[in-house]
Amino acid sequence: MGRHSCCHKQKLRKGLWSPEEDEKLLKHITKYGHGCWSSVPKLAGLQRCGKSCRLRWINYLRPDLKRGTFSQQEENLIIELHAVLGNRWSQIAAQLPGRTDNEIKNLWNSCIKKKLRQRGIDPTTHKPFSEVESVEPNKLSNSSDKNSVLNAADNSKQVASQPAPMLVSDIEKNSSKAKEFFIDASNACARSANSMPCFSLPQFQYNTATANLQVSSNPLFWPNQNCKVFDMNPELSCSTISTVTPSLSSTILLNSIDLKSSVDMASGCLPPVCAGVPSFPYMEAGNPSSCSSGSSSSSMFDTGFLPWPEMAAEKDTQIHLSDPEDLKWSEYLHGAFPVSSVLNCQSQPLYGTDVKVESHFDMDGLGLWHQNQQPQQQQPTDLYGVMKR
DNA sequence: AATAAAAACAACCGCAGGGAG
DNA sequence: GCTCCCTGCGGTTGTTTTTAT
Repeated sequence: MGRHSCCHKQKLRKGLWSPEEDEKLLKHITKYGHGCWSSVPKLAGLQRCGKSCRLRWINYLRPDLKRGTFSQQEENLIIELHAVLGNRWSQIAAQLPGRTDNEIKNLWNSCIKKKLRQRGIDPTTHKPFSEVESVEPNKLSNSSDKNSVLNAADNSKQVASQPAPMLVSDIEKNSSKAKEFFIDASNACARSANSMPCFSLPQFQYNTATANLQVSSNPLFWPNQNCKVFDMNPELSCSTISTVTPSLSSTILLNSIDLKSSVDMASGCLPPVCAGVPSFPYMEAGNPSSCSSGSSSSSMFDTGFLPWPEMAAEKDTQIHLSDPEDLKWSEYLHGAFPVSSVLNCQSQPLYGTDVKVESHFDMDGLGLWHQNQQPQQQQPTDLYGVMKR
């Protein structure tokens, strides 16, 4: 401590930005780009430090920011990614187009954390509190955590019949290499420009004989803000895919994983297995069929594995973009193609609490198209199992 | 309508890492 | 190898808005 901030040293303005300052910064960067941030305030005529300008641009002025409340899919994705990446907000943000790390961090700290706690899930470990407590009973030091546990205990009475969700951390806890691999892969992906964000909902076949998860059809897209679409040829062998993708078993990220080889690659830690079928994080609670596996090859959708059961319901009407390049990045930037639209099949939650209703179907084309693909739209529910208002 | 509490949002701060000299 | 500068990240705090009483 004892160190002055740059703003203090230079007697620069601090605090909230005025519209005039915003305008100056916006004009300057639009015209010249930011170049060296430290020189931006001077050139733009601002009494701010470069750091402050950078932050303002990234978090507020950037034209490609999405703004507005987070969709349920975005929240789900954040939780999934957090389970794998931890507090690496920038990397989580990289998977959410138009969202900033700051925004996601705020959402996590102010909202998601609380929801998880109310549901009896430790937001740090993504495990049920009962499990965390038994391992580390002294960790809950502050009163809010203790209250959370108490609340969670109440809530748990209501959902006692539901098994605890399987968690990414269960599978990944010893897979630091896998995490690193994922990070590298996603970073590499992010470097690829001129692309559009998209997700697809490929079908999976899990072969219990070979312990391989296989893609039965459809191109696969790796989700990333700047990512060139991973247009994976269905004929591409899963083992090939696994060299590109990490050992992730997240519902999103498992898209193209050869489970066996990727697990081997990571650390040799095998995912939990339920009656021959590996359990995936946040699998639908209370669905006994998800643990039954009579045949040697069963669709994950059939078993109700994925946390977004609508995917299962729609397994034959998956999003299929015959030519993803038809949708321009610029259209996305102008709000025409928010990723949540693609994902906006109403998700059924893993946990369960009220959330705000939000519609991201502000586009005419794909949104309507996608709606048409969902003839039996269900009442939306969130990750936490409560119907949206 | 006034006030307090909670939630959401915005910004700051310190540190770490990388590149240049 | 050292120092300086710049950038980016994550934790934290401050401010504003919303909700409850």
